Amino acid sequence: MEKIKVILADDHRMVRSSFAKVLSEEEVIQIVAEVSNGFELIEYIKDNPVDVIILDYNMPEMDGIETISKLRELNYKKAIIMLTMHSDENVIIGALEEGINGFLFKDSEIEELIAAIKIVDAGGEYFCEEVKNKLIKYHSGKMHRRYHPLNPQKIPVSKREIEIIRLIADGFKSYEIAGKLFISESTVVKHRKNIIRKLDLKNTTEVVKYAAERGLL
Amino acid sequence: MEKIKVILADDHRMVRSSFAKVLSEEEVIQIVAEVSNGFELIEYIKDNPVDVIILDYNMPEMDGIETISKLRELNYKKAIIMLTMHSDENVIIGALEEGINGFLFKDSEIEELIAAIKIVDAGGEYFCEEVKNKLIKYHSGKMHRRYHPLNPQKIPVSKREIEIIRLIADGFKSYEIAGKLFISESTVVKHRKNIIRKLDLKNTTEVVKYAAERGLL
DNA sequence: GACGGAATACCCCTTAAGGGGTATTTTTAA
DNA sequence: TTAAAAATACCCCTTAAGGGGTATTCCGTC
Repeated sequence: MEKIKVILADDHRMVRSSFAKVLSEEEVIQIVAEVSNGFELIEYIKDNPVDVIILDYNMPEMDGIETISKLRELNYKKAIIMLTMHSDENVIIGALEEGINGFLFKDSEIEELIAAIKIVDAGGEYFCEEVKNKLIKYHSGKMHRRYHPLNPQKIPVSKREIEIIRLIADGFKSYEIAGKLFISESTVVKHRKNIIRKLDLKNTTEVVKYAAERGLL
Repeated sequence: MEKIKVILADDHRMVRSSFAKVLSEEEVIQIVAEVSNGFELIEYIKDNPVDVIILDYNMPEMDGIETISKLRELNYKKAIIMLTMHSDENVIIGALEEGINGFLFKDSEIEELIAAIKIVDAGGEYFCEEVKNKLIKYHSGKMHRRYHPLNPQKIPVSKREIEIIRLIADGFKSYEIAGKLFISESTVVKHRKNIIRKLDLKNTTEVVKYAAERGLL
């Protein structure tokens, strides 16, 4: 029976080797290499077949996400598991967006990691509960956190003005927007000025940033 | 012992009343009302105390998310659970952003719903596994879907250009940016043009939108 | 060592954007 | 019902933005 070839990437030698030792005890897993950073990892997998990469997020120079990005850029198709100490939602989302296949925290049971290795090797995905809960947390109440910063107050722009803002963000000029909305150019120009004045901003580029931050686009 | 006052909002009478019946069998739960849409729901909770709202997403006129939005706007603080047939990631994210406290699918076990009601009533949150998995799916490989539409290619702007984009998004004029970066105005003007050309966009407002969408700001 | 991209800097030109008004009609909220 | 806010439309004016060039220096890659 073919063993699952696993490579470990972690900048702490002790962590790396102890993981390697424990995982090696598992019948179906074979640790083919241990590396301390993303560069070494990429060098290794260029020349040697590997089934599953286990990657720490915290690595010097090239972090875990950059490494995944680089690997996917090189059209690397095999499974990658992120195994990290503690990390915020942005790391999880970053890793997901780069196409990670599994994500676990180092304080999980080793059995969970072994299960995850088997699952991702078989083409599946594995994310621990804590990761899933952090994603929920990331999305929770985002709208209201953004919309009502301190005291609940609405964005002081009208519906029509939001419509105009969206078209401005799409790069349309005033006369183009006028054509789309069947109003005169001078009305659109007036709207632009009102929006800038109401939001107390400097110009429409800042308006677009403001709108993007509040999910208006 | 005080029972948990639950209101059901679902546009299908049969679904509504059968849920009500099953939930009523539970000792700690009391169904105080059944409504068929968001308007009725809001009218009811204005005058009557309720602990937990159970809301269907699919409702005529005002859907589930709009209803939550309206409730939160009215500063409604009690727990809301979304209970829906099948829904895509956008509904889940929309509900989360509006501050939902629980999300389950109608094909779950009734015991899970009862557990969820108790949890959210106690100030907690409950999301079924399928919801969590959909969130993972939502974020998976997004980067590569967006950034590498067909053939892998990075965002074709340099570090300096990103710096310029950020300052543009803050509403600064070319000569102001020049002052900040200790370069000439004409260089900044050149950068602006290069950015627009490279990204194949119409103007800087669209650049700001592009940048905001990709988290460059 | 040659090439290309990045960053720097300037020229020409046209036009959109924005600051300041005023005024009408429609819609919405008190 | 009455007043405020929104949406419509135009005037004046100045200046920033953007399209088109050209050119130098520096730096990393092949």
